[in-house]
Amino acid sequence: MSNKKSSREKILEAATELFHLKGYHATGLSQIIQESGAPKGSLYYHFPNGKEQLAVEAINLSATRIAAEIKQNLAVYEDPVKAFQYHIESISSIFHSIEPISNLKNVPMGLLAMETAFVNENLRQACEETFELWGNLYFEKLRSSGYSEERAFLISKTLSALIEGAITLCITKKSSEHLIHINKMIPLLLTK
Amino acid sequence: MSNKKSSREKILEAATELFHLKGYHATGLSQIIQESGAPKGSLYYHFPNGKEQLAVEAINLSATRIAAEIKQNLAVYEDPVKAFQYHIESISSIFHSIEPISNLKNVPMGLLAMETAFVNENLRQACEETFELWGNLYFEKLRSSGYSEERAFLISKTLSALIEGAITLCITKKSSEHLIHINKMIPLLLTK
DNA sequence: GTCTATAGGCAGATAGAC
DNA sequence: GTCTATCTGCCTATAGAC
Repeated sequence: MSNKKSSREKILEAATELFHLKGYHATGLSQIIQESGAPKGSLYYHFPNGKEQLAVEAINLSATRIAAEIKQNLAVYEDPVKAFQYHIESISSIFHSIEPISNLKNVPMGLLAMETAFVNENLRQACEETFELWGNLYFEKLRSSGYSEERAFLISKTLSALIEGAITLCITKKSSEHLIHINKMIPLLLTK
Repeated sequence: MSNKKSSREKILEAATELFHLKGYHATGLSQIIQESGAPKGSLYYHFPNGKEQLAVEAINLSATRIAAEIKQNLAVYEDPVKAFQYHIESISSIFHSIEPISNLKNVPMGLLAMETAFVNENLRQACEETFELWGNLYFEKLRSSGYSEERAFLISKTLSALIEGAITLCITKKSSEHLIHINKMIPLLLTK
C-alpha cells in the first residue's frame, strides 16, 4: 500500500527497461543501480543470483505486462481484423512519441531472445515461453471469432512472426513505418 | 589467387560469424582472433578503428552474401509464390543441420540491428541499409512478376518483417518450425 | 605485417561491517 | 536492508620492438 516502490521493485523496473532497450550484455549492473535510484548495496540482497536472475525476472515481468496489454487491445473490437489492427496501431504509437526510447521498455523481446539463445539456456527458455504466451492470446482471439483450429494456429504463428519482425525493423529505422505497412495486410491475412 | 585466406579475411570471417551469432557486445576481440587463427598482432593493423570497423565490415559482408543468395533463390522459379517458398525453405534448412550454429553466420541481422540501434549510429545505419537492400530484392521479384507498384511495395515490406520475425522465433526455439508455418501463408500473402 | 607488453577501465561478484 | 571495500577477470586499445 505504500506509495513508494520498494528497492526491489525499483531495481527490477530499471533492469527491465535497460535490458529490453540496450540488451543483456550491454547493460551493466552499475547502470541498473544508478538509474533505479535504489541503494547500491541492495542489489545482491534482493537478487542473490545476480544478473541472470534479474534478467529472468525482467523477462517475466514484461511478458505479463504485454500479455495484459494484448488481451486488452484484442478485446476492444469483436471483429478480429479491427482488433488486431488496433493492437498493432497501439504498438506503433510507441514510435510516435518524441522520446520513444523510454516507452520501448518491454517491446523488443527479440533482442534479449537472440542475444541469449546460444549463450544462456535459462534466459532462452524464458523468452521462448514469452513468445508462446503472446501467440496463444492471438490464437484464442481467432478461435473465439470462429476460425478453425488449423487456421487459427497458422494465422497466430504468422502474426507472431510478422509483429516481432516489424518491431525489429521499426527499431532499426527508428520509425513506426513498417508496423503501419503491415497493418494494411491484416484483412488479407485473416482470411478464414 | 592464393589458396590460403589472408589474415584480414580470416579475421573478418570469424568476426562476421561471432557478431551475428552472439551479438556485438558479447563478442570479444580476443575471441575473434582466437577463432580466426590469425596472428594476434594483426587485428589493429588490418582494422585500425577496432571493433566498430570490424562490425561495419561484417554487416556489409553478410549483407552482400545474403543478397546474392536471395537473388539466386528467387530466380529458381518464375512463379513468385514458388520462388518465395523456395527461399524461405532455404533459410529454414539451416536449422535442420546437426550443428546449426555454424551455419547461422549471416542470418540473424536483427540481433545486431537491435543491439546497436540506440547505441551506435554507424552500425544502426549499416543494418538499416541491409534490410533495405534485401527488401528491394523482394520488391523487384514481385514487380517483374506483374504486381502493381503498390502491391509489390506492401507485400515486400510484409515479407521482410515476416521473415525477420520468423528467424527470431526460430532461433529462440532452436527449431525451423516457425519458418515452415509461415511458408504455408505465402500463397495467400501474394494475392495480387 | 606481426609481436609483446601493458595500460586503464569496467565488468560481475563476494565478504563483512553496520 | 544497506554499505563499503575489494577481488578477480576480461575488455578495448595503444606503444614500441622486430
